[in-house]
Amino acid sequence: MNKKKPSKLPRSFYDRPTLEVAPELLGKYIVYHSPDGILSARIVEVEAYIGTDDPACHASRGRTERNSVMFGPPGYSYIYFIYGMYHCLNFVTEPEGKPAAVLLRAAEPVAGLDIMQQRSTNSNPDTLLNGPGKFCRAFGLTRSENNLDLTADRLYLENRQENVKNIVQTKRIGIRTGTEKLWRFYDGDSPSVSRR
DNA sequence: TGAATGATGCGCT
DNA sequence: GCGCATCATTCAT
Repeated sequence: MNKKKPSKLPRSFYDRPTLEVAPELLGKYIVYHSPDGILSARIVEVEAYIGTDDPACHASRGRTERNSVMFGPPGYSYIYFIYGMYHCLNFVTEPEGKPAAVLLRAAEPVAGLDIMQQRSTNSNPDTLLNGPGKFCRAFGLTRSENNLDLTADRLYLENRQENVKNIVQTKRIGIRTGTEKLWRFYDGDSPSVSRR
């Protein structure tokens, strides 16, 4: 055992201003111990949703049963169901009481590619995870995986340092309000970004 | 190559 | 009932 496994990102990583956390998530590896095997992917695109003043944030109209995880402590998964057929995965940020999260929009497959492909009609690794709905479908994440502790063993991010040379910051995608905020970050060198 | 659209279920007004 | 942090397909340019 001379090779050390990367440790998990600690809760303190998530317990910071969301706009600090979001760009640092690029290049990090997400690991999911799924029922079918271990899945891993390199994060290449995220969006920030921050607080009650952000009209695009689910928490902007107050706390409800659906968005309650965002009001809780940082370092938990927030997964919601949308458009009748898709799920989206977020990482809860900021201290308890301040609702905020980072949406995982796209990633590159690292481990468990065959398992991901079984859940999709698409076999191209570059476009298997290049969208929030596609990512959750390939990973098999649903509301059952909502509110998971990201410092536990089932779903977590690896604490490894990787420099992303070309971070692009743009407007968020797929929303009607709050579009003026430049809260989307992606790796400009990745082939798996959802949209340029 | 971009715009329009249907699929489809649920949370919230 | 309406609208939604989407995606794949269809149709127009």
